[in-house]
Amino acid sequence: MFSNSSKYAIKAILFLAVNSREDHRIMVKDIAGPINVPQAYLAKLLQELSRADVISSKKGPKGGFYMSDENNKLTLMHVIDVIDGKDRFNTCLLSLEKCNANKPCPLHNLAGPSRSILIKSLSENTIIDFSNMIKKGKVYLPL
Amino acid sequence: MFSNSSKYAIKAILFLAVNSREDHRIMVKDIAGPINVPQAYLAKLLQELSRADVISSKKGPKGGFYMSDENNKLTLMHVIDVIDGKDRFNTCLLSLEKCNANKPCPLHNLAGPSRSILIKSLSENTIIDFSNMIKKGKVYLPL
DNA sequence: ATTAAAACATGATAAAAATCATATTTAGGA
DNA sequence: TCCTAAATATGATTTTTATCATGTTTTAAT
Repeated sequence: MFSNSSKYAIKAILFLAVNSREDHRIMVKDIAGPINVPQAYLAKLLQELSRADVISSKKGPKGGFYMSDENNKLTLMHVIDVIDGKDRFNTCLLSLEKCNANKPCPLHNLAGPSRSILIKSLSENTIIDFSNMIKKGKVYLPL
Repeated sequence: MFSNSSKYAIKAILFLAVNSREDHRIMVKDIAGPINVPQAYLAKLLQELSRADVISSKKGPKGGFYMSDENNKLTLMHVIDVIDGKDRFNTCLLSLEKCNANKPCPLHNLAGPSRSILIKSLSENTIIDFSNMIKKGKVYLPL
């Protein structure tokens, strides 16, 4: 479904959304452990996310990563687009060009409706929404 | 979601289910085109499926691949298990060990229901069911 | 200013997935 | 029996993804 990179990115971003602020930045090494991702790989990923303005960072001592207010307004779908490229979700389950609601492929109706729900959720909820869910104890972090 | 190999396998199997019989076998080269899969790759895949008794084959002149009655009773989930290995669907969207209905990860409730529906459909419908859908014009092949 | 701590940039390596190529075996038909 | 058409077995190559490693730049604190 998602690539490892996307999963890692989502985990890191949710972790930052809940735990960081502009005045409380978090270093790679302090993120890698809690979200259970290889540190060197995560470092590279975070740099990519930073370059794409999905997360924010500050260099030097007392530096680290954090989510700005702007960053928090983004959606997880945006994150996935950045990491895996667009169209990860735009294709049919069998990757058929001509599959659509009028001429559905055999798997279309199995997955279609529920799939749309997922896509919609990922596209409409902001990262703020997710961190609120976490803070309210509706969903859980240990990632 | 599915690997290319699984997609290819599903396409090939549905094609065979609709077009082949024990007394009307189809050669790799006559499958590859219609389902739009590289022939050499498909050949290898079909051999793997044959070895796993998911499809049937006969060597030599007038040989080819076909679905036996037994084969047609299998599910697409079984096919996916053979190609991608089990547990392709058993993990949470973020591949978290401890994610479950009681302590759901942030994506659990977004995807959970849809996922279960898909898994159920893939596990309960046999290949016969799918080829019937196709024959009744409820879903379409050009794969 | 100097030092050290952090992200940043870049590239090397490893592992997995996809693809291509080819020799071997089986079986039907002349 | 011999030839040919097909699957089968095996392995080589390429591409993508994941991972690791290391030097460079920025910046806070001394």
